[in-house]
Amino acid sequence: MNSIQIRQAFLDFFSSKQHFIANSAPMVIKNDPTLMFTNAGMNQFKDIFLGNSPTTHLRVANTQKCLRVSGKHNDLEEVGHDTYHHTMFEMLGNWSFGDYFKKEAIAWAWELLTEVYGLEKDRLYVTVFGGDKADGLDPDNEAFKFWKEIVSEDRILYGSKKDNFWEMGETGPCGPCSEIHIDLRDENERREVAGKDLVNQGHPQVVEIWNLVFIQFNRLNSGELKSLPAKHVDTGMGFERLCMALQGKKSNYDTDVFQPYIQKLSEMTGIAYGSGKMTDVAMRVVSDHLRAVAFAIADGELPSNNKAGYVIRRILRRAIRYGYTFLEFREPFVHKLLPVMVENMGKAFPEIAAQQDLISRVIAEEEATFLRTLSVGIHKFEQYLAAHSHQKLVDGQFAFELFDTYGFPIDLTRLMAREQGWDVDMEGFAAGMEAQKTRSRAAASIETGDWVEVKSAAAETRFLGYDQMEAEVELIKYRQVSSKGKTYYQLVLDQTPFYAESGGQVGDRGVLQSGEVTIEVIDTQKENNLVVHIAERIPHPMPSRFFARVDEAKRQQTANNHTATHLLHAALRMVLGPHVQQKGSLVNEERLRFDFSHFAKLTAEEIEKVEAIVNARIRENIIQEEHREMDMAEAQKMGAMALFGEKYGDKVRVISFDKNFSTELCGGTHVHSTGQIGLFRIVSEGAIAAGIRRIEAITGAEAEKYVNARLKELEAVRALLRAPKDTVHAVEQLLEQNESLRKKLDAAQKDQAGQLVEEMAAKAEKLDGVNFIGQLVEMDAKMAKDLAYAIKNKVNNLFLVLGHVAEGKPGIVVMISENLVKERKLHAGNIVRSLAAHIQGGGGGQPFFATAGGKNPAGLDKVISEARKLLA
RNA sequence: GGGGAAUUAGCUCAGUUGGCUAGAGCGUUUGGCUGGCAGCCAAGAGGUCAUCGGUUCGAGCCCGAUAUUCUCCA
Repeated sequence: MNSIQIRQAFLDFFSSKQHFIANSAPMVIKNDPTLMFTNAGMNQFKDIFLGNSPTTHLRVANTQKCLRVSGKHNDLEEVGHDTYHHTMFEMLGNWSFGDYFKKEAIAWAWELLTEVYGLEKDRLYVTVFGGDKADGLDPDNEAFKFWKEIVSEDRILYGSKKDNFWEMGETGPCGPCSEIHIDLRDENERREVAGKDLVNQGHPQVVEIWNLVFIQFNRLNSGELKSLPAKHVDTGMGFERLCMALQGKKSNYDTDVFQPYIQKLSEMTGIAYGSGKMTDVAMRVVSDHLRAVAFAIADGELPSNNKAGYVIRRILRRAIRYGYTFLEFREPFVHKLLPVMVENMGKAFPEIAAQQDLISRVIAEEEATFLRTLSVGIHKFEQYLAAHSHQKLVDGQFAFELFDTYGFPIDLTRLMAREQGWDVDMEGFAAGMEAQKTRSRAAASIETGDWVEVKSAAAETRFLGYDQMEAEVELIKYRQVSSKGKTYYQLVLDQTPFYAESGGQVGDRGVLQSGEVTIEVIDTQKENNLVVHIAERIPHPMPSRFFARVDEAKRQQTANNHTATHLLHAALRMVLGPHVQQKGSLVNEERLRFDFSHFAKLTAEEIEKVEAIVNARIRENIIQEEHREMDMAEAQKMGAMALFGEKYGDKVRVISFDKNFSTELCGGTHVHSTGQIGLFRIVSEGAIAAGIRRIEAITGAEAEKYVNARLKELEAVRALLRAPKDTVHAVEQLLEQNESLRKKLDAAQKDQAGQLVEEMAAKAEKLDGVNFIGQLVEMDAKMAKDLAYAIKNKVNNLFLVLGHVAEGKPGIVVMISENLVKERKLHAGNIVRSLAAHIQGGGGGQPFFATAGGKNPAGLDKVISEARKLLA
């Protein structure tokens, strides 16, 4: 079976068992501070297990794209060096939400592995939970019983709490699990050591392939376990590993999941896979990382310099680094593997095929950027070697600077140093790294006080803001937060009209009133699904009931901009095409910012067209149509624009302005009818990354202000030009005239200066074979300097002293011909310094030219006479 | 969120305790030579040294702020 068939067989099998086949959730997670990427199949069902939301299907199965870059068993720097770790992988899983339990889960897992996939039964072992005294848990005899019905007893092993009891976190749903392991060793090896002795012993060929979790408890804060009324099944099977088992390979990278990339790399480099340790590692690294990066970009996460985007950049750069060092690539190459990926995964993951062009461009651009970074680093490194040629040791501080400031990887520094017979002070490097980490941690620390619980509340804050701007609310809890010397307070309410920042729309401001007491809310944010109102000051004592009022003007303008964003999105798709997809947005009361995929600069005509469409829609005064609780499927039927893969089971809110024009999934606040927006103007358009463009625009009063300011500006220009018929032409003429006048003036000035130079040169006195000129002139320092240089070109054997005054400030310029400097050991700098004493000033310069400035113009005569004495 | 850096000609970059009327290569223009592969030679144009402010006799260089970009850490 090839990997495509293996994946499909899994889905078909559970479909035949009445499972709903869900889409893979996005690999990139938004709005969860604890998790940046989906790292397990169950992530998207977390709320169902927690009891926060109901499920629409009792049985679900899917393949889930996952990303792991850190954790106890998965350090990014290790991936590729062995044959089984990955950053991005697929997790096959089936779930029961309060429906079937251990019996079916076990029976179906066995049926799929042995009958559908045809794995040899005598290579399989299963483990069940062996009980735990501290938790007062008995062994999972139930699971044992069901297993015994299908496999011989000597293949069932009891496992520890560490291996066979699964918990989501410190608290929450948990339960025993049962794992299926497979022994993939040769016959010989199997005869020597029994497979059952190697289960869970870290042997690379005796591995777990499927974990069946039986969620039957809830762990409380006290540590106590409580039985759950509804029991769930949560299973996970690593797809890449399954392929290895089914295809009889010794390594995940030998399966057809990875081989196509490796073969392509081999073809590109002329290096056979298996011909060298490090070239093999590099090929594994590149093929693994390509998959991770491509999926992340498809989910809208671009390589960038912070957070999730930075993780993606690091992964991609690691791939480039290995390619650069071990495969000798000097040009962007990773993106060239993308067509291979589309061929292999495009069907199961349509987002990859649909966005191939974008992904390829983004990767290629990032590759080019990084190769530039590398060449800058190499340059710096070479400069360092040249400057420190005596020591043969690269200072740790410098190695760290290369890494920290120029992004130059430390292993490349070591490699290049070794090639020159140098060493790198790694301790110094580590010390720099440690100092950096300490600094960051100190800066990141925020002190949060304990929550003051005012009233107990079960559910999350109810949001009223779609319908009202004011409400009676009750305080649930509040606390003080300090960071960097600033103190503020967070307040949680039972219900609120305040919109918390999300989906690009900023949070509401407003006030909370209780009698005479007013709390000013300066922002509203979401923290772990908790709506927190932020205030700089709170009263003592704290009232428990408030009348909440949102700042309506700000909200109104924000709504203008948010609705305009939707209209803009739709208009862009009309004008540019359906490849336009939202890649980010920001909406506040002043303006809107919209990032979208598109490959070229918008022409002036395109921008005009987009603006015209949006403004026409505004004038049509289209009434908002809102569906607050809609199923995903229904929303899609309506043609709602959304990124690939929303979370399964979510009810979504759909906003449309003319169903045939703009229909989007959106939680934000909008105008009731588009006429409120008034006017829409695009103020800037530009690129922010390869294939991504950004438009900034304004609406309503802001747009009016903008247009008026422009008109006023134009009027002012016209008035200055005496209101010509054709303003542009008039300005062009003016510029032409100006240019020709400037040239004439230049010539005239040169002429004049030439005359002055002639005059001055004529005043030269022969003193001891030297042409001495000492003159007082009315000009500023810049002109005197120019004059001195001009005279120097005219007169040889020159010793020139100019005393100049401008705006009451005296200065001295001394110029001496180079031959005199040499022959007579004269130094203009020293001379000017002594002369400057007469005008109460100071100065200096080079041997042939120097300047000084002072306070006493009356001393200039003395300066000239003293200068003459120097030659006499 | 915090640290470090960069910004000089159309492009890639030099510019050394502040002394500079700011340079190189590539590109470009003009002229000449030349049967070709990055042709050769000569001459020229092209810079508010990111912006604003400060220190100084003098700032591309030092100091402060701003903007943009890069980079590391969280």
